[in-house]
Amino acid sequence: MVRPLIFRTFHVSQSAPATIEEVARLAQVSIATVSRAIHTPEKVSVSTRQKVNQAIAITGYTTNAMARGLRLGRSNMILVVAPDIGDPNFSHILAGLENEARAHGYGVLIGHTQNEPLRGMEYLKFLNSGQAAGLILFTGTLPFGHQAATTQLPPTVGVFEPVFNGGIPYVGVDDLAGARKTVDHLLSAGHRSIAFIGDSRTRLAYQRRREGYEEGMQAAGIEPKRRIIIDGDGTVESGRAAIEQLFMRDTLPTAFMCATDQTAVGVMLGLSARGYDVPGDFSVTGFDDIPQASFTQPPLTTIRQPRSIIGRKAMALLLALLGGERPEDQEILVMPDLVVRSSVGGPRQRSL
Amino acid sequence: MVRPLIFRTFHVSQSAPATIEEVARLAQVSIATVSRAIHTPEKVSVSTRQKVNQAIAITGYTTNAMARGLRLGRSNMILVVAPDIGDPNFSHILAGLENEARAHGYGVLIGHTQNEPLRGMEYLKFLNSGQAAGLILFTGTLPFGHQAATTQLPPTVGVFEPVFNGGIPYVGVDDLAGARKTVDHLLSAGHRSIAFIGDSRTRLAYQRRREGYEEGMQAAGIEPKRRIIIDGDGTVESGRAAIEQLFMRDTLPTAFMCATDQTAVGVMLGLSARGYDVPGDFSVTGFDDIPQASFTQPPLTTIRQPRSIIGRKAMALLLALLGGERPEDQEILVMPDLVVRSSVGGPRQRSL
DNA sequence: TTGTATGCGTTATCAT
DNA sequence: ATGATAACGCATACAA
Repeated sequence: MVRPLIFRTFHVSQSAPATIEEVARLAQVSIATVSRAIHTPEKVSVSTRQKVNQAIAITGYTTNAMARGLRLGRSNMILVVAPDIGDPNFSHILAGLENEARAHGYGVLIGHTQNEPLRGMEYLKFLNSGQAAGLILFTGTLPFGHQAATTQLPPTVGVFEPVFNGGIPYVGVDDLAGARKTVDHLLSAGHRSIAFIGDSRTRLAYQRRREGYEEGMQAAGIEPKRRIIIDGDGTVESGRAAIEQLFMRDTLPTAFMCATDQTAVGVMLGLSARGYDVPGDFSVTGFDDIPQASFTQPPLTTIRQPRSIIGRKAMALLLALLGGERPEDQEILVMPDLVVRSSVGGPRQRSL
Repeated sequence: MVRPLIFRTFHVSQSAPATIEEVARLAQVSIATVSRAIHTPEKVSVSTRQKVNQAIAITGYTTNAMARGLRLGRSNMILVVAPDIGDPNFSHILAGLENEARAHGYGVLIGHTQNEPLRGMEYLKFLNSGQAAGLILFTGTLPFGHQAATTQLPPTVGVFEPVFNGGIPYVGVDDLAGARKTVDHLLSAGHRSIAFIGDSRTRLAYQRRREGYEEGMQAAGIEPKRRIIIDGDGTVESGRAAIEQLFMRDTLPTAFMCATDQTAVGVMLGLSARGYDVPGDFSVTGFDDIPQASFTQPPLTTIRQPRSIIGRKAMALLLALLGGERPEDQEILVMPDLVVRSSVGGPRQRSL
């Protein structure tokens, strides 16, 4: 059966959206009363309130956000800046941010910089033009180049990754504690020679994970010289490269503790390319629990980021800042859980 | 060691952003002249233009977008609505959209609905409040529930996936042609029994891919009853489920042509769980070329979505619509390429 | 409880 | 080439 399509009728001139004035006329009150009926209904008599609501329903009136913003001197939008919105962690964080924002009448705007300073500058202009009331930074470094120091930023909070050099309040996971859980897990599986893959001079989060690794090794009484630390930038490729680098050495670890899941994927790829089995020959752990982590071969043991909670709390903090509050904590750290899958086994003695 | 945090100094009153008036005062001209110097510099004498530019530089003036929008009766923001911004295709499409928009002075706003009609309604309100001049839909179905029929939508274009029932202009890949390329590739590898995984009654894009499959099978002279078509929703899980379903039957195909890469991942997972080798025992193809496709075991042969081009063209179309143009083409289809990796081999006779 | 009037920062029209 | 000014839609101080 062919169903008839419903076509929207196109008026040659789009009927302009209703203004507060039309509502007022229809309800036979002044525009001031309409405005009050919307924002402070308790200041309006029940009968007029009803008239106004009816008129609003009929006209389909919605407050013009630009006029409102202009009058109030602020917008109801929050800008979220991320270098790469394709980041597998991003979408759930964003969901948390959005939910919290929406609950308080704010909208969320997303900007992605692709790590290009020029892009960052555009968003800085955007902020300065008053179109956003606050800023969420999903990036370890300020994306605005030098300008940031000069310009007044609106209330800002970092999320997921501490902002490297900005003194900006931050909501994220307790990286150190998470890393500690991981290394302890590896240790208790019997590993003594564990490499940390993915330290970084520019990513504070990775540094903290590395610190957790060192703390755990220390506590297990493993001397510093038996620790292996390889740099990386959190990508799959960096994990693969780390394997290449490590296999040039004489002594290999029995386990690879990676700064991120993506790095772990790279490590497993590199291992598999050399014919090794995980966890038979080597154990591997990640950090973040990205969606892919449960689909890898074998599924990855990792630390789960409580993403939506982080998003929620970050937005709550920003909203508090916006409300003039001055929260005492500069960092809100959420405790993460270890999710054990099957990429960790006991250490195995190998002849290479 | 406890490191001292660096605190930004907070001025009690943030210095308000400069207005056009301050610029005018500094440049010793009227605000009208400043506005002209910015928007129609050719109408201003060279000397005053210089004075104005200097004043702008000193004050750090940026046009207040809300005031401008109010005056002009339109905003310079485009709303992009997607059900899931975690979609691996989304970020590059978005980059294309953004680049094109930015080049024309527009900003991009992202809304994600998570498939909840309530969320869609929020964005509808947002549109009605005049905060966005146009709309890009990254979704196969109108996300606004019934309201969409009632309300006036701003100029709108669908991207990546045709909008199912809306008569909305669309920019995307030529799904049928892409599918045809895939099935022809499989055919020329010797396969005759090919299953199509991931047809859908509600996703137009998948239907078109299925049509391409049928067209190719037809052209190869393979009778309809030898075709196998399994429904799906494009997810990893649906691919896995399809395998379970197919292995209940007596006759198995030698190749699985999947409607999406994610489906293909699920299929390969299912196959591998049953101990089969790809492409030794079965061949598998995908569609989209998501980042993960080159990391699967084996790397996936698939159709590459020219994502940023699609984004660019979609935004260009929307901008044209905004400019009052009425383009003749309701669909702009971009031709995709087959990227051959190693998930396809010759058909193998098996005893189950 | 309700109405009048002002101004938010811009752009565009109309003078000059 | 430049300036004065009205209007965009709204929220609120002040009057009534």
